[in-house]
Amino acid sequence: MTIADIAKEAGVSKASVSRVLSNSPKVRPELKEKILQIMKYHSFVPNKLAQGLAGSSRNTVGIIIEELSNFFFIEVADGFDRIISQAGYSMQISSSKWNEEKELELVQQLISSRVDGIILSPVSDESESIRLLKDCDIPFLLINIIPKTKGIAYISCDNYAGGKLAADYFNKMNRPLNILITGFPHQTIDYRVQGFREKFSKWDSTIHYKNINTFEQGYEIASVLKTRNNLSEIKTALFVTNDNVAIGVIKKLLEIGISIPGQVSVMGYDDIKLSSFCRIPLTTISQNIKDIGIIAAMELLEMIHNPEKAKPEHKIAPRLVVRESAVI
Amino acid sequence: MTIADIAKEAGVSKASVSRVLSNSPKVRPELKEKILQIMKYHSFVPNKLAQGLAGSSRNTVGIIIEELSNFFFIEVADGFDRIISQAGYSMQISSSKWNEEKELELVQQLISSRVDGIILSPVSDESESIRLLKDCDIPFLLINIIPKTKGIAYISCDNYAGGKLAADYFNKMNRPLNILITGFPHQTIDYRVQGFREKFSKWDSTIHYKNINTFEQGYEIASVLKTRNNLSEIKTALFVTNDNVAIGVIKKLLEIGISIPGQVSVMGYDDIKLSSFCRIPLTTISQNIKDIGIIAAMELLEMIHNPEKAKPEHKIAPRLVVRESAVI
DNA sequence: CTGTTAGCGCCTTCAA
DNA sequence: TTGAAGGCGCTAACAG
Repeated sequence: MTIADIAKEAGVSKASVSRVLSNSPKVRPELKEKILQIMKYHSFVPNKLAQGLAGSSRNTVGIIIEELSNFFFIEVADGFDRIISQAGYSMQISSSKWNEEKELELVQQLISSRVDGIILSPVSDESESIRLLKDCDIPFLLINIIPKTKGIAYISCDNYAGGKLAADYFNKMNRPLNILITGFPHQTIDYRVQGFREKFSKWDSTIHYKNINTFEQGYEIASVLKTRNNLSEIKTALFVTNDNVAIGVIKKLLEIGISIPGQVSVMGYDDIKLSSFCRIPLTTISQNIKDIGIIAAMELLEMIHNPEKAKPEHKIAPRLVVRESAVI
Repeated sequence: MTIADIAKEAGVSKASVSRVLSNSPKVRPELKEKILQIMKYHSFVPNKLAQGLAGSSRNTVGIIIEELSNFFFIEVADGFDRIISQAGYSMQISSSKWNEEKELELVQQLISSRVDGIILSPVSDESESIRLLKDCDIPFLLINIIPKTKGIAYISCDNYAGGKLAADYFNKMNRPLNILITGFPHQTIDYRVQGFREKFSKWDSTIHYKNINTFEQGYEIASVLKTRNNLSEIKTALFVTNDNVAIGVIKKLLEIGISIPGQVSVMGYDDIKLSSFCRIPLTTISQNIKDIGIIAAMELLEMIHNPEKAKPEHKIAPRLVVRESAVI
């Protein structure tokens, strides 16, 4: 069933049908009514592909995140969706799974699907997908990263400052053993570590575990930590640069009888919702996640409606949130 | 940049270019190589809309869930994505926000975008969107619901049995005050309540709060409960038919000084990952969430490749999981 | 206000 | 193996 069919049935031309689809004012009300009737009768749905191909807006924006099962991204997406759908757009999410090729593929897909805008949380601060995005003229905005090249819209936490915030706190806690746990190599992590390193007085003796990416991996590393670093004997402070992982670590630590924050104190990063109501509420560096989604949505809408404006750049200040998992 | 452009540059016809795009064997290897080179040089990406319009598969499936910020759906989607992307498909998620009109709109969008398959977690067990789906010939599968009409593929927990499981446990706990908290009107909830009612000996005196849908609303209702039902004096058992909400309730209850499970015991439903590592690990009815996503993915793939087969119907048995929030 | 005519970018017979 | 031509369903001028 196409507009041709319903045009024939209404005894008019395809153009008129197309006009009522796009809600054009120049079509006689009664005719419009009749066409609407017929469309409803057949429960006709216009083909989005054809509409898109023929040049009209699809009223759709795409968002690519790095993983689904990380509450950080979900919260961002949720805040984003709230705004964007109020504005009459629909959003489609997909996940790159921290894989640059997959990311590129998804970006290509969105571009070639002619979405009206794209939000990308990139694996790297400089990549083929970002280059592609720059070359096509679809409005896009990067989140959770500061791009290498200039003139690209982004919104990111000031992770360098966040790392320093954490270091200050570690200096005050002043524990004999200090451990840093980081995840996938990513710009956000690099900055956090850099800020932390510069400000933390015991950096030289700090032990660093890398590539702990997921909640599950956090859960697993905890027992390794215990035996390898003798956690049950030495008072320790843990900086886990991602709440999701931190919560996994804490879970296991509790299960194997390590007290928190007494024996081991844990600081996270992100301040996902969960952090406030998990087993041991998490002391963490907050980056106002919901705001990121909301700001991203507003800026993207602005860019869609007003493509010539300068690309917005947001660097959001982090904030220390002290809860139970690490106290002074 | 279109296939016409690159055809011209290669000195061949569009047809040949199209053939290399679809990896057709009948194109001279060296020619193919040359075309590939040129495509790569211009980082050419074929237009998905046009491809779809012209009839080829998009290798995309859509999944519509009811809300983003509910871990249940995210876990399902994550399991689903894992399988589907291994099979070379990409997935796009969107959220109906418990709104039937929005759901219909999203379904129409997916249909008219010619996706290869659709997963829908419907707001209602009988709706315009389901009807639409039946009428078009795109493979689809419903999750988290048992459709009213027959011949529709679905995968759902046996919520009736789940409700009875909860009731058994409540009978054993035998508390003087019993409260039931449910969310949006939804078939899953109806069945859970029905099973619970039939088996619970104190159903008649059970107090029922409805329309508590989100984590936040659970958090808010908790203080109401305390004052209105005198929670701090009377030993109470709470059946919250959704873990997400239960966790919100527990959070607030703890904050206002109610001990769990001593004073108030709480039973949830779903067994989202979070339930095992939240403040007070949740006693709940488990429905093997990840499996739902995985089975859904496998069945959908099967339906895509083999459309004539009978529609699969999965009713997953629930399981009681006793943790700390409610003990006997 | 309404119909006609071209495309949008790609795939797919059908001939060559 | 390759090319030419038509069409997928819709929109967008351009005439009337």
